[in-house]
Amino acid sequence: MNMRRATIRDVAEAAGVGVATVSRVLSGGSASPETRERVLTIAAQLDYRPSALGRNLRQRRSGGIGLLLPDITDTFYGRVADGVLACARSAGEPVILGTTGDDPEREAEAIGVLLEQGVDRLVAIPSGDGESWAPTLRAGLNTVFAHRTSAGYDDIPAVLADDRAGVRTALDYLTGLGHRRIAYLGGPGQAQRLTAFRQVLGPLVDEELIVVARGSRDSAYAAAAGLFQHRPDLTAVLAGGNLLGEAAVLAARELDLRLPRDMSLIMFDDVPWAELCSPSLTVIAQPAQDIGYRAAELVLRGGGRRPRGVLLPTELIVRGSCAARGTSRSPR
Amino acid sequence: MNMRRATIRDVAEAAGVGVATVSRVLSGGSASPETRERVLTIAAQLDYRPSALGRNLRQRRSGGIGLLLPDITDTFYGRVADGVLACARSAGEPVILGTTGDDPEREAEAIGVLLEQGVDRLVAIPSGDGESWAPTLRAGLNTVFAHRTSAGYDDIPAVLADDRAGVRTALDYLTGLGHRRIAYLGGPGQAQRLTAFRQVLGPLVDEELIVVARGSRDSAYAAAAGLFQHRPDLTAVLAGGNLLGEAAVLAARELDLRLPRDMSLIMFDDVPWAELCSPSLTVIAQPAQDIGYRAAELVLRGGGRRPRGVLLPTELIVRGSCAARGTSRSPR
DNA sequence: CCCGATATTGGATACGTTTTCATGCATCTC
DNA sequence: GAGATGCATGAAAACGTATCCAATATCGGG
Repeated sequence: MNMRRATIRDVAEAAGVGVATVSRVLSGGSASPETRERVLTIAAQLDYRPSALGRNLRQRRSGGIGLLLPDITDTFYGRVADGVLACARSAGEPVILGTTGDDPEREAEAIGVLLEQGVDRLVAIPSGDGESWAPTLRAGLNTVFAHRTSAGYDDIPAVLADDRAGVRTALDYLTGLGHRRIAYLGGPGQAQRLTAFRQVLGPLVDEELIVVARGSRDSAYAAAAGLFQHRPDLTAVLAGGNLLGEAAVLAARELDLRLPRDMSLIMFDDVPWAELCSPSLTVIAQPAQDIGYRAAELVLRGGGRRPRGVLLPTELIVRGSCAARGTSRSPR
Repeated sequence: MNMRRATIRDVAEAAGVGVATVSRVLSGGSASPETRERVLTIAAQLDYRPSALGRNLRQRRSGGIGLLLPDITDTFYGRVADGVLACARSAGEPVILGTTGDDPEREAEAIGVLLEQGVDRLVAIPSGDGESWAPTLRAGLNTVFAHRTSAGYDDIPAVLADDRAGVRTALDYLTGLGHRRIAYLGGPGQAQRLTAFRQVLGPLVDEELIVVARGSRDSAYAAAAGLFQHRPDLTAVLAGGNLLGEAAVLAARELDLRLPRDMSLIMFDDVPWAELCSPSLTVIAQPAQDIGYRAAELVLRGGGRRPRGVLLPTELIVRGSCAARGTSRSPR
């Protein structure tokens, strides 16, 4: 019952060496072959596992990487998290997860917890815009942004999907189908996509067809329904995330708009249910898991030369939710 | 730039008291009102945040709660995680997340990381059956199981949905609709549901209609497709999870079985896309978030009298994927 | 007025590790 | 052979905190 975990001291005594030597052997330092083997044998025998507590205090930083994202319930973020976890696991590092709900205040609070914990490496999908990240970075937190970046912090490496190209592809596809009145249904923190949307569409852009919801499902639904009712003349919608896409489908169904006859829909991010939906949804797939993995990789490499970031490709997956603007929409 | 974090020592000196006093004040120990106020003022002034590193080492345990689940990509587990996070956040505790992929080996590995980290409180959706948890518990890890339990560890508190009642409700509904050949499509770690299925169905049970997949999407799809092809006489399916339900819908569609005309389907767990599917899916909703929250609560309360666990109610949400066994199934 | 009880306080210690530094020893160079 | 060089090693010093313990101050009762 008195199974106290073996400490480095126990190992040292049992092996007849100093604790320093044990530490060196286990951290890959230099030691004579025979000493090394003896220490390793004894350590295995005692089932010794170095305590992260002691090490962390000594090094004044907790190993492990912090992960901050808006909502773990969202499949997309879930996949990003999965990527981070995969990378961290292969490095043997723990991951401390916090959610922000896209609220800068909650975000700051979560960062506080991480700092208190001594975490010095962070992968974050930032919600706060502008100033809110300054204190964090000043505190020496090694940060990598994922999926989106925060305005004014271009010196922080970021792993992003190529939103610009994704939007362009989607819009090219829609305009190629003859659509002219194309709406954008966006969420928080999508400045990148929004400006791309405006740029690509150029003179065709109609500001009234751009709606930005907050993070919640309700808000997304309200935005979609409002948009569809207010502008029944639109013929296509680009939804900037799976939550928005879901809302669009529900709102369309509620308003008795048939996809794709009455309205074409392209959704950002490929989620499993996109295929289950009927019609199945045409999407811009983003490599969510890769985003997480690469971000974790970047933050683990850490000290070295920081590349400015990574831009991962998106892919248009054509399914059944878009049609040519042939049949004029029923006037309801 | 030389912004070293203030330590308890700095606060003590600035306030003209001993470090012990500062520690006491901040942990709610006894102190004279004026000392208390002075210390608090100085602490706030220096923006002092006690280092978890020091505290953890001193107390030989990392605060924070470990969370182990099969797959953060699965919406259901995502919601459980969300519940845990919500509770942990209100307690100011960090959450260390690990995924097991329903693989006992990976699970053991993840537990190893947690132990090394000094984590002593764990919320887990266990994959390992039987023996694999023994070493963990012997190591003094304060554990609460969530969503399912591990065979032979009935003394570990568990927060579960009332699978038995859920299965009964679903089967009552299906048999009430006239179904007799009802299949069960299960996943790993669902012994509870499976035995309930057998028990409730009693003499009607047909072992050939019981199929258990492994955790992956592929495996689930294969199981569903195999089942549907092998036994075209079945008229209803109970899917023991949203992944299985997804697989069932896809396989049915692939085999040109129309829901609910050719086959009725009830899925465990209410996910957002259940409503988007067409037909929308009749489900047994489980309070995923509550499960996580309650489990975290339990593990945080910890030391006190351990209740044997919590059983949360499930709810049948009738949508459009079940029909009376009127029209005989088309023979294909 | 004295004594015991209680409340408040600060010094010291230990938690388990990594890392610096000095020491001893062997080998190498001239 | 003497000095220089290199390597393996262990003692010791942090890292920042919580807690034990003794010491002091305060108070009430006899």
